[in-house]
Amino acid sequence: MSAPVRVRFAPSPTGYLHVGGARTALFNWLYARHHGGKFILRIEDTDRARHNEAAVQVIYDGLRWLGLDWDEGPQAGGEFGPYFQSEREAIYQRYFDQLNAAGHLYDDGGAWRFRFQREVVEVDDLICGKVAFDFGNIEIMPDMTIRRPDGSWIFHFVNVVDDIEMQMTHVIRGEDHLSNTPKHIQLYQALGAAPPRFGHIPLILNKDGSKMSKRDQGASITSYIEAGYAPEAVLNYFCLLGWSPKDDSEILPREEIIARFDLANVNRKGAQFDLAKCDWFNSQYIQQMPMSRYLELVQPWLEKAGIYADAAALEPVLALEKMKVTHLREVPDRISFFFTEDYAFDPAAVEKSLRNPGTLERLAQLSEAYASVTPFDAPTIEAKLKELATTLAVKPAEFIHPARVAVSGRSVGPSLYHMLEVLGRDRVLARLQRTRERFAA
RNA sequence: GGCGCUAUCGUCUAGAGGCCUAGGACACUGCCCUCUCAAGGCGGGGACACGGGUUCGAAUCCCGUUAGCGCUACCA
Repeated sequence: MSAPVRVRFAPSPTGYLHVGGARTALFNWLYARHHGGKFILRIEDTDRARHNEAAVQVIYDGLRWLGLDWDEGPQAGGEFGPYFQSEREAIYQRYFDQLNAAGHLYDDGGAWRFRFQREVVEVDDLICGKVAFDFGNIEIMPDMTIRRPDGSWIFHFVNVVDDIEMQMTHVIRGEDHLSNTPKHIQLYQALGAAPPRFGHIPLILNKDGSKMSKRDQGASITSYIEAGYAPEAVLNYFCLLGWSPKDDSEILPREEIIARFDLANVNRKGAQFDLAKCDWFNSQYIQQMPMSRYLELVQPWLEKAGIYADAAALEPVLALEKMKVTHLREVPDRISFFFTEDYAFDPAAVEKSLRNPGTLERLAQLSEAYASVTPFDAPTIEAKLKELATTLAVKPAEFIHPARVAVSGRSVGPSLYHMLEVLGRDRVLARLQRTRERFAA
């Protein structure tokens, strides 16, 4: 029986969480959850200049938003801490001394270099397979600096030391580290430690195949939060970048992804990022999620827009447009006219539907018919409108379009009859009345 | 330059020698449904980078070329 799985996500606090990083965290998390192991968060802030609370907070926020909970790390504790590299100085010094005592290091103008064994090192990667690297030529594989003249540490060294100290069993990281791996393996060997298993996952590229940079759309996890994505949708989309369940399913619940995830079916090819497909996942998730979850996700957006209403008032309104929403941030604008009598009239809609001769008369006729219709529900309202149209020998559209603009101020919106039902008779009649007065001149 | 990884529709992918006249999804597009906008339904166009092998047979195996990406830091 092999040791329980221990994997980690080890970001540098740069002030934002990149999709590539988030996807690396996700695959590590999935691997841990699938195997019942531990997922550890370690902050690689050796460069103290870049360390600051806000930058670290962005990482916490991004991971939590995606639902990637860590078993050990900052704010979670654990027996292998501290989990900030900036607080592990004594440990690094100890390993440095060990390496130095064994003759693996030499001083090179104040910087300390690790002397490689001049041999072939094979990496047996869980995703890429066996890859051999030849350290035979010192000219093309120079020894590696692990400590700067000012005493600060180089990534390769502290990364390996921490992985040893924290007893990582697997290192799942971006493919950009594949070429670094043989160097790390040499470090493990010099330190007398057994290397973990490695798995290098393909990189996430831009829409045009170039490397995704900070500025690119969709590059930062914060941008998903701010654009109104549902985390479950984004998580699902990210999983499918480089991993496939191997059948045609795409919308996969988190639990099923955990159950089916395996490094063996992670691709080796870099995946280009397609925000349009991410949008599709989002709209699918919104469409299918229960109203309670939808309400929860939409609430912050409503508050931001100054729309306050209790769930009982909100739910029927939200239900009208739920299947049309792509980004949660659209919601307030779609439903704002339900919560104020001072809704704005779209000039183009007014021009198109309220200015025609006889239109206001139609609204009056509709008001009269609706004053007594019972019950005031969609089917009955619809039947009544059609009956009225038939009686007056005009097309239903002669009522429908003006009525839509009259009660909502716009030409685009929910199904008219359902919208009227949710608005309720009193508000409908009042809105029709006011619209007639307003546009009477 | 050296070393490494990769190479199926525009994109994400299925495909582990015959099931492939290459399947699904997004995007695009035609039609249907329809009170608007969506959603949904039914269609359409669209790919095995190229060249050599191996084999009765290759998208699938091998070699080469080309292209993309990564590493080659006293960045992480």
